[in-house]
Amino acid sequence: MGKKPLTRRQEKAIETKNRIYNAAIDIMDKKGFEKLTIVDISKKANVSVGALYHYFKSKNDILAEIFRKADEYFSTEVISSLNKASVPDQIVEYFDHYAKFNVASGVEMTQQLFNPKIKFFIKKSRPMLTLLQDLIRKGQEKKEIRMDTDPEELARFLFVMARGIVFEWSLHEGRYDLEATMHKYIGILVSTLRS
Amino acid sequence: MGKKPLTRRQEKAIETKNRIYNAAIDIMDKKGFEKLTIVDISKKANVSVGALYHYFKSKNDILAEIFRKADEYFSTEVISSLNKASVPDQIVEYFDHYAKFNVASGVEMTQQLFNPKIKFFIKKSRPMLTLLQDLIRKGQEKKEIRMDTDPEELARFLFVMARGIVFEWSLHEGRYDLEATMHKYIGILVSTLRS
Amino acid sequence: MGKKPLTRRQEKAIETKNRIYNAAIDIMDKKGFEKLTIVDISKKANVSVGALYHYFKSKNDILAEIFRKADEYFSTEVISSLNKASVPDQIVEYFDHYAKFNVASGVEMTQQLFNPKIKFFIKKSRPMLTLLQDLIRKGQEKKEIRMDTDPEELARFLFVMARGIVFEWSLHEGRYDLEATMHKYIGILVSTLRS
Amino acid sequence: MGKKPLTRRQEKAIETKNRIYNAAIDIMDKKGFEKLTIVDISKKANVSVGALYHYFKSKNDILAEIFRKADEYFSTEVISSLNKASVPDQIVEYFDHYAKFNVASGVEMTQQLFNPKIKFFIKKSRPMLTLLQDLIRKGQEKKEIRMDTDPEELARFLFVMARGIVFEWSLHEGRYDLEATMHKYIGILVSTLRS
DNA sequence: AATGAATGAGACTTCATTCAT
DNA sequence: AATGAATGAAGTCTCATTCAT
Repeated sequence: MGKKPLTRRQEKAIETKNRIYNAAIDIMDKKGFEKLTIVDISKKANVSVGALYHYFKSKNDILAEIFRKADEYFSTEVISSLNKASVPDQIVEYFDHYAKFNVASGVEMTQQLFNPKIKFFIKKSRPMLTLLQDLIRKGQEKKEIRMDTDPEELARFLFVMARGIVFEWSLHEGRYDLEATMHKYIGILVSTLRS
Repeated sequence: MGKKPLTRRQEKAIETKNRIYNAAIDIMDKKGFEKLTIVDISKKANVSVGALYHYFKSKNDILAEIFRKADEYFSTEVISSLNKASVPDQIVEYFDHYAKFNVASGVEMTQQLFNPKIKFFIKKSRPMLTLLQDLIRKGQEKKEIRMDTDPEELARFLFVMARGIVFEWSLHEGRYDLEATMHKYIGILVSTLRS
Repeated sequence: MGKKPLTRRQEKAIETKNRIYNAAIDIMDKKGFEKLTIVDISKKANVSVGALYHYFKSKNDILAEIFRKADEYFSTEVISSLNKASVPDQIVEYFDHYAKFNVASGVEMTQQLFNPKIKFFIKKSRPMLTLLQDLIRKGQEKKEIRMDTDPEELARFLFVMARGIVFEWSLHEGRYDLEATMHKYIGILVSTLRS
Repeated sequence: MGKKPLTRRQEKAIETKNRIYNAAIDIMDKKGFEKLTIVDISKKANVSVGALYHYFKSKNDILAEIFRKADEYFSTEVISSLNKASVPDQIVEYFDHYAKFNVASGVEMTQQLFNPKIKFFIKKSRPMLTLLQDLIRKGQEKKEIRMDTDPEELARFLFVMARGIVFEWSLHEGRYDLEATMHKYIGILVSTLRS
């Protein structure tokens, strides 16, 4: 789209920023949010502390980037892979993805989403929520979903439940199969919604 | 039962311990778990740091006490106040109490329960869970609840959902009516369970 | 000797003081000098902190008592049990007792004797040293010990060596047989001294 | 061998580390091991506490460095200066160095070596001990030392004695001539060993 | 663009000692 | 004579951030 090609220097800068980012992800996943320190990140990324502050203006800035990317990844991923015929089935499928995404993110990472400190970053659920609302609206139009509640509320209801399920799982340190549990519980919930 | 009355000194000691405890609650509620420090607690309680350690083995010990008391309060409160005739209605009532309890605890306090660092203390939900299981079992015996799932799993399911609801509420800083939302959502879920 | 019999109160006081003393010994032996705290001592002795300070005016006061008693015990013990015929053999025997005494005191207790902080208490070796000097003097009179060095210096020499041996042993946490090693090493040294 | 010259920054960093190290030595020497605190060290070195932890992992790490350097110094020093013809004389010479080394280190510093807390660091004597063993072995080969005991045991024996001598000296606050005493006492001991 | 030395406030915890009861 | 609640200074260590080079 007419973007100028990057100079070698710019490329290297981006690569450095990514290296920092990945190091942060890695540490957070392995040692948890509380243990995530600037010095550790820079060591792992093979970058000086100063350089790190060159790319991110604060520790929070790194975290924000992490959540932003995670969200982006999830949205694009799911949108392109709902295959089932009926909308209720697609909803279940949607949450299958949601579970899979959390498993892939790792328990530690997931736990962070339940950290009140992180609240700030949870604008994140917005696009995911919208997506689900659209799905429900379509289901109501096709008369596959009951119509006594509006899509916004139903979507929120489902999401709230899903988050409860994930929280429970993270509490148990991911020792059981989140995807199976999610599938089952959401299945029950969705059955309530059929018209 | 023949207990000796406390000396004035003993009374004062208990009062001091309570003062420390209340100071901790207060700070946690106002500034959140992460900001809860030993020095702040002792200042607020008007005691020396040493006194604090005289009464509590460690910072964690204070937290454990907080959660223990909260749990105790909730359990006794609820047990004595389920009035509805049918078990499904009692279950809804049970979660009405759960919502009310969280509202009473305050948003901040509630948020703390979703802090992964607190995981350790969430043995706490155990008695509450047991209580719910007993309720469901009774409902199955009375044929008011469907029998294709065992009480343990049903209880867990409901609890997971309730926690999701509370988390959502805490995320929104308690700006809407938790009790109403809880009542409605749990109502939907319980309707799934009737036989 | 005309001493008045103790009143029951005085007896109890002495017994309490001993209980404190024994508790201190016990803790020092099990957990080491650094871990010896006033609160622990009072707990173990079943006495209040205040009472402890009634009997001893400071923590150091307790320590001084410990070393004083140890010294007293050793002196009287050894004096009455040197049985060998020749003086060189008696010297070896003397250090057998010294070794046995240290073993009985426990490694931890023994290590304390090498703590610079304790220096103050090491007036303790005085009577033990005198005893040894007397022994050597007797040996020189009986022409069993060479006479080119005076008793004071010889005694000091032997004592220095013995202390080295004990230190080595305490360094190794008492994992080998101090009595055997002492016997052997002192034997070698004493052989140097025979005339 | 082609090492790059240090930048001014690197030089300054090394100087800072040395300043911390020297401050620690100094305090230890003047006030003793027990009084050696992190805050005092940083004040004396004119650096922040943080800087201290930038260069040393922990307080123990500083101590370890002190003992390591002392050991290193002693080993290299002695190795290159044993001039006597006969091995027994070289052994005496060896301990002359040992005495001189302790005198140079200062009484306080030396006392620390007898602190049980330091035990951990007394792997330190290892190379010194090995050196002595080699010496004795050579003496046995040359038939200058008696062969009824193995070098390891003889070396240990001598060392134990030497340590006793040093301890005695440190107890007396270095008020007499350690080098003379060591020379004399070790002389006596070595005479026992000649074949 | 990059380094990493340096800061320093602030966290938790320990413990000998005092003193009102 | 006895209690034990209360003190508070002192200790070690952590870590986000800054800035001279």
